[in-house]
Amino acid sequence: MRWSQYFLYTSREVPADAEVISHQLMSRAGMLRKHAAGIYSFLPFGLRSMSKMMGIVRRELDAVGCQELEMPVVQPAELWQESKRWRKYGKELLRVKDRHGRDFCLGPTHEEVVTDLVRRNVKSYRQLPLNLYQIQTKFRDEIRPRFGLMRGREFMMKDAYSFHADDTCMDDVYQAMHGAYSRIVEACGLDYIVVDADSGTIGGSSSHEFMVLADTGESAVIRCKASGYAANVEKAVTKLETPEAPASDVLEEVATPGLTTVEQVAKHLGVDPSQMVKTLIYEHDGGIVAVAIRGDREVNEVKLKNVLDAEWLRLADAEKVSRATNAPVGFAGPVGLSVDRLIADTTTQELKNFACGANKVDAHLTGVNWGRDAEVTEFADVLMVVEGDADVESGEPLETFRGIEVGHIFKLGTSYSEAMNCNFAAEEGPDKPMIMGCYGLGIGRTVAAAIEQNHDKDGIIWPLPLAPFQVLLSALNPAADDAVREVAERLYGDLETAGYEVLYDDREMSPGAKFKDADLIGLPLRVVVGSRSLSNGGVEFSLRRAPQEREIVAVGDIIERLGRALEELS
RNA sequence: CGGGGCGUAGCUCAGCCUGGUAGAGCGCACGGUUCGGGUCCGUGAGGCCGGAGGUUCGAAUCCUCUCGCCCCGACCA
Repeated sequence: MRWSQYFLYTSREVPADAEVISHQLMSRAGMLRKHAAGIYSFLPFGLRSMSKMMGIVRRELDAVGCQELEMPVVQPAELWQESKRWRKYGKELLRVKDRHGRDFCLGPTHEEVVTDLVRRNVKSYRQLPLNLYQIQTKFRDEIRPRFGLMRGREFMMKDAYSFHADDTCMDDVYQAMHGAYSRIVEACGLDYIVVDADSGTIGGSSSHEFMVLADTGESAVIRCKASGYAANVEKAVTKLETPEAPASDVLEEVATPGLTTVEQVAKHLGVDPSQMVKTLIYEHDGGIVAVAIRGDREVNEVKLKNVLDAEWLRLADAEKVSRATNAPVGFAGPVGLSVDRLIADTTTQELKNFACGANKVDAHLTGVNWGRDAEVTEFADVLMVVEGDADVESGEPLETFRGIEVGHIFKLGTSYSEAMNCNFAAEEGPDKPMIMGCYGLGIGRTVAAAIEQNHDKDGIIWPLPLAPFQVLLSALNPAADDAVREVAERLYGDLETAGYEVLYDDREMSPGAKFKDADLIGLPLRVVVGSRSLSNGGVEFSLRRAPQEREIVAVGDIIERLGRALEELS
């Protein structure tokens, strides 16, 4: 491709709305343009790396037996009503009506459609397993799109869905997909970890996220080096030491005028916050619920939502709190509450003689004990794990990292197949619902993550597999220097003929500007033709990742030299 | 949706406080100059100052309302 004719316009200015480095560089390097919040065009240069990414995905998925298909972006409401997600998915599902007033949505994911496809044609265990995937634009009306491609509303995703006759088969395919995902992420040259994850609105029993480590990542990841345990913070577990119990087991009310925070009350009572139980009042689609948790700890609302099997969850407003506790916000406690359920975190189960709010203004209780003083509906793990907590297995302190979630795989079980009657004739006995798995991977997000991990102050440093072109051929002052122009033109033809992906910078610009652009767009291999290089006996060759190490290579040897460099980079 | 911020040339921004002929740099076009790390000089095109109301002799500037965008939180590939 001749740059002088190419739709590739770089910029030295950082767009005002680009916060993260990948977004800044992709914008400056002319890969994409924004049209609205979370909605982008991919320009030719950017699309090339997306295509590379898609190629890697296809290669690895096809290798583990997946079959590609293409499902509709616009999906009928009926399917979503059948799975009950028309109601459950919430506002993220962009709903539209056609001219007849029929309801449709823009597909954020395709469990319903693929299940509908499979149930029509697959009737027997003999036809299973099956693993279908597509690479397609998804639309999710995110509350807050941000960080360029990291969280778009319209975005390119690879989504795969597997169907099985039994759990063993499900597990095998899950492992195969785990392997394929690992190879994909590795092929992109990314530093990543796989973590236990919450399965969110997609549902299901087990799931793992592929996290690319990056400070700009939106997800917090917990990891233990010793045991190899790794989990999304939403899912992470720990084991806490139970603090020593205060001596008195007498239930007493203590005046705490004006003291509403745990720290204030603990200080006043002369106990540690960990010896207190704080009580938070939540409301959700199933009613009002109180959550008791150790005073020094925070509630993990994702865990809580799962325990409650809630569609939505939020802290109750002041009015609901005072109705539940008969007191203003700040004095809630587990004793004598009027709520639908009282969930206590498991780390409070062993607490004895603890202190807590009295459900009365300016008062707290001491010497409180479960059973005698308060009935808990259920003890459950709703604890937010923090850095330094002990790993359950090794006891070593857990570390936290920031990560970009580029892929997420789920064991779905039979929730969709049951809701949508996707059954098969088993080898023996009655028909059964198929067991399903699903596997998502963000194409644009992975490309963005690759840039987050591979850049320097001058621009992108493309990992070879994702590079829009392999080689940048740059002619310095081609209009003024006939020899330069002739060599560069001939070389461009030769490289194309030899099968290299070449971007030929034949623009009439000053050499300095060309070098700046070359660094910015970050193609792995660079060949510079200039009067100086020619007088030194050839053209100049260098790698983007090591810009200082330039070699002069005879024109006749450059193809061989490029071939060797490609070998080394692969 | 809650909290914060911003909308002025294609891009990055000044001007607004204190109302009075709409600016700079980059980019673009043309001419010259330079030619291995964003050369330099000159000329030029390019604006409904996000939109709508209001105050005023007069509004980019003050007031009200709207729309859009960005950041922090709840959602997720």
